[in-house]
Amino acid sequence: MPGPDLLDPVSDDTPPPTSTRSVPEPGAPGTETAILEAARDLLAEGGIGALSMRAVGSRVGLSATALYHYFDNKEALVDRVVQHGFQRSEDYLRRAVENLPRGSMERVAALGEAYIQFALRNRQYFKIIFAIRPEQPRAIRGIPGQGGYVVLRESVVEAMESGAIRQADPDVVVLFLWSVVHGLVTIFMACDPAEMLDEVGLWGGDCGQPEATLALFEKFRELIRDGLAPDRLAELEDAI
Amino acid sequence: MPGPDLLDPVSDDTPPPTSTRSVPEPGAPGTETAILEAARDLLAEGGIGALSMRAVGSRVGLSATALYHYFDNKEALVDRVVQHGFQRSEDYLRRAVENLPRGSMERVAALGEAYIQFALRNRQYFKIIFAIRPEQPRAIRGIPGQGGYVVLRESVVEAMESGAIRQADPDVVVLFLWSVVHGLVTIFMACDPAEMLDEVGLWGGDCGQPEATLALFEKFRELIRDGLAPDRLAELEDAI
DNA sequence: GCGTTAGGTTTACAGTGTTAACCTAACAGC
DNA sequence: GCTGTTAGGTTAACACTGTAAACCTAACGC
Repeated sequence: MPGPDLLDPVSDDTPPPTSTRSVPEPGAPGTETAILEAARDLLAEGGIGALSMRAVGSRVGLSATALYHYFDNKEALVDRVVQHGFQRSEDYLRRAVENLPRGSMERVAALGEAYIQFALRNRQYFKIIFAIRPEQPRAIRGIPGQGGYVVLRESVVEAMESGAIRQADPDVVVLFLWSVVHGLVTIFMACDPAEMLDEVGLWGGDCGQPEATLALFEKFRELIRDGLAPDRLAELEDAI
Repeated sequence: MPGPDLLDPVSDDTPPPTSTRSVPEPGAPGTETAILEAARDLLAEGGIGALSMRAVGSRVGLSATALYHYFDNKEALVDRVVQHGFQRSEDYLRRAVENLPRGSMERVAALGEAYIQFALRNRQYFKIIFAIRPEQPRAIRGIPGQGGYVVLRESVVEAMESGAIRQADPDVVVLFLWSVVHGLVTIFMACDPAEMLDEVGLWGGDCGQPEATLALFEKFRELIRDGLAPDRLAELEDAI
């Protein structure tokens, strides 16, 4: 848990101590966004459990039922918060690679690392985005930019064109890479990583969870690049 | 959503219509397991939202507060259900590969496929196992067998020994493979796969989500085996 | 002036997990 | 045999939750 990160333009889990907002006059134009911001802050501060209609209302200076004039129900409000989280993650990824050469494998890898970092630094956002919904899964379409999908896809296509990664269906590759980093992060959010990593030998005493997760991802990069098949290329070169 | 699957020894989401269990006499020896079974059934039938203390109590013929004589709180009860889910998933994986040759890549791949199938067929179990917890992540240690981890690890080690997959830290490889399938499944549980897969071209009209997810995994297998790096081996052979 | 509407309020309902107080039958010790 | 003690129950109650219903009020169009 390092101090304030200068490289991190968007950091949510410990937001600045937001003074209790309030919408003074009835029908003020910014009421809806004030509600959304209050919900956002409550989420970041206390997690999903802290996001209740009454809490949001009281923080914004309204009764809980007044919120129903702006949102159909709690789910609709949460959906908007999630939508914001998607946008935020997309921004995060975009900034993480803006100075990296297009078409490089390095850029693709940096996106993976940024995804992990976003998830670990904005845990509450990440959790609510991928929270288990009671019924239907959340629809992605309609979300502006569809999160980091397009960002990653762009970099993958460029890397294919430049020959940095092999020719394949870009969407399959994107989903593959997304699965790897998403799976890594969600596994470690569900199960105590210390317990797993001291077996792996990566949990060297006093290194925190973010470091360990990133270190593991570093090891994954090799596998992603070269695959699991035996290294026949090295064999062939040795034979020559 | 195919009919009853003969190959599927454990299927949870649509359990047989369980008659309302009850623990007749006070202090009956099976009360605790009756509670756990009731909780299990409620979870499978109606998801996490259906699992309330009062519902469990009434199904088992007790008041909600009586459950507190067997479990400290709801979380403790859920933990036991989760523990059972872990065991169940381990059994599922074990059976899925019991007839497959040890040391083969095929066996490792079958474990991935089985993981996906378990998740899709036992959605409620899978969801509650990896549900976002408010505070600390769930500890894995103490769970007998630690889920499928040891099963997969065993197969990976054997595949390394037989030369089917390259030499590497087995725990890193296991976490990598686990991440891939776990990420794939959780992404598709959170986001509507139809929306993503019609872009990918895998969502061909009337094929269901399980089929599409497995089809995508099939495509992943290639990447897992050969990696993303350009196929220099083919180049080399072509050059010769 | 009057109806309509947006944006509020308070009240209330049906849930939730959980605690406190109480009851009851079984068992151990003297 | 009487007396704790304890395990396993009960009901009532508390503090929450999302949300619906009824009501109020100021602004606006006609």
